[in-house]
Amino acid sequence: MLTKSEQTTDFIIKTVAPIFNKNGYAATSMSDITKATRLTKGAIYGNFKNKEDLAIAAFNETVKNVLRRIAHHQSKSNSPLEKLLLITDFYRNYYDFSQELGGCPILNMGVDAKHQNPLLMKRVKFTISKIKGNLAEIIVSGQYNKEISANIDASVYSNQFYTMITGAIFMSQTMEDNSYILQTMDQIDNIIIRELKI
Amino acid sequence: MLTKSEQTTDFIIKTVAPIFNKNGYAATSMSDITKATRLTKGAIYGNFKNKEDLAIAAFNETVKNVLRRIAHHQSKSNSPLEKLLLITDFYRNYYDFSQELGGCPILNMGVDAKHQNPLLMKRVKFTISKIKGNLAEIIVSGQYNKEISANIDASVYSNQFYTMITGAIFMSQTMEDNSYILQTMDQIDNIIIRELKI
DNA sequence: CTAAAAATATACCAAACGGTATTTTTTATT
DNA sequence: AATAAAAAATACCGTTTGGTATATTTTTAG
Repeated sequence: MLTKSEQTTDFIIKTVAPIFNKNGYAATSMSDITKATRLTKGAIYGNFKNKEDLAIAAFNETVKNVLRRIAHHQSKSNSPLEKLLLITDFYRNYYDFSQELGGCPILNMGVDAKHQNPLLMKRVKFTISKIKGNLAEIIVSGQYNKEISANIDASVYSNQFYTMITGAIFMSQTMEDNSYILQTMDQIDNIIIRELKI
Repeated sequence: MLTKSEQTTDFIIKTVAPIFNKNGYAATSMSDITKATRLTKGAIYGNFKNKEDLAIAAFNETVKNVLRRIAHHQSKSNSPLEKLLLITDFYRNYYDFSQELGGCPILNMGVDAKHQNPLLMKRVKFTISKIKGNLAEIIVSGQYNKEISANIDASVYSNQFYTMITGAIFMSQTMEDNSYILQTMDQIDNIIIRELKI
């Protein structure tokens, strides 16, 4: 059972996360936060040390959300090769999904925190490394399973895939056009089938 | 000959452009601007209607800079196929080049202006369309020249290329590692040679 | 060289900023 | 139900925000 304080803390994070994600750190004011939560500064500062602390908690929450969904999606198969295709499949729905979060948190925070917030920047880098690591792990286990060619460099391909994914997210988010993501996922699928698959 | 006012206006824009690009719109204050230019608010507001106006001028300046460099680089050949390779070549030096500007203006402003500044967002979209259009134009003229396969869809490939380029820029900028760009440019070169070239 | 015009500096504005000390309300424990 | 503890509301702080009216300086034109 959660204490009242823990409930409030959680409520604030969940309420504020899409606002920080949409507007960025500097463009989100404490009054935006009190307005959205219908709480007063006293309540906010009773649960968080300062604005930065809250922004970090909000970013972590949104990222956790994304990572959980990716993990869930790829868990639908035990085959590494199929897992890779399930990941591109996940991103085919990412445009709508990420809009509910206020955009892609990694893209948004990667740009927003640069030159501004070293702590948040560190979290972004860590998250990217984690996602890339996950991709590389799947490829390696596919090689172990004899589903994926032993010749290919898992790190090179996971870099390549995530770079393409991020580019597609940026383009779709910026141009407000899902087709960039769809097209890129098709392209990645082609690479998986033609270059990775044995 | 430029009037004093025109000189000052130009000086302000050039001084302020990398600051806006680095920090984003909200995180750049008028006092940042007066400090950097060593001018007073009177001088700034004598030359620009408001902060937004100045930010737009700054963005346009930085973009003009980028577009000029791309145009210059691809002008080194008359062959459309070679022009495409010259563009990937341009981006191989983009990491260092864009750092002088305070990062990639299209990436930065695309994320920063979203949900915040419709006018700037419009400029970002327009710029992306322009660059994509330029790519598509080169492909089409390559098809006309019988250098590039008539079967391929210029629009699809220019979208694909620019999506990959932007992803690489984001990754390199965020992870502070030029290799994402280098690897992606190699990959695009491969596509050009294997899929476009006759 | 002078006067008008243009450009810049100064001084100021109300509003909003992030943050805190204190009071009031709510919650949990006996 | 009474009380202590925790949480939230209120009222306030100094500073900074974007922006403006006015004074001063600099430039331009005659």
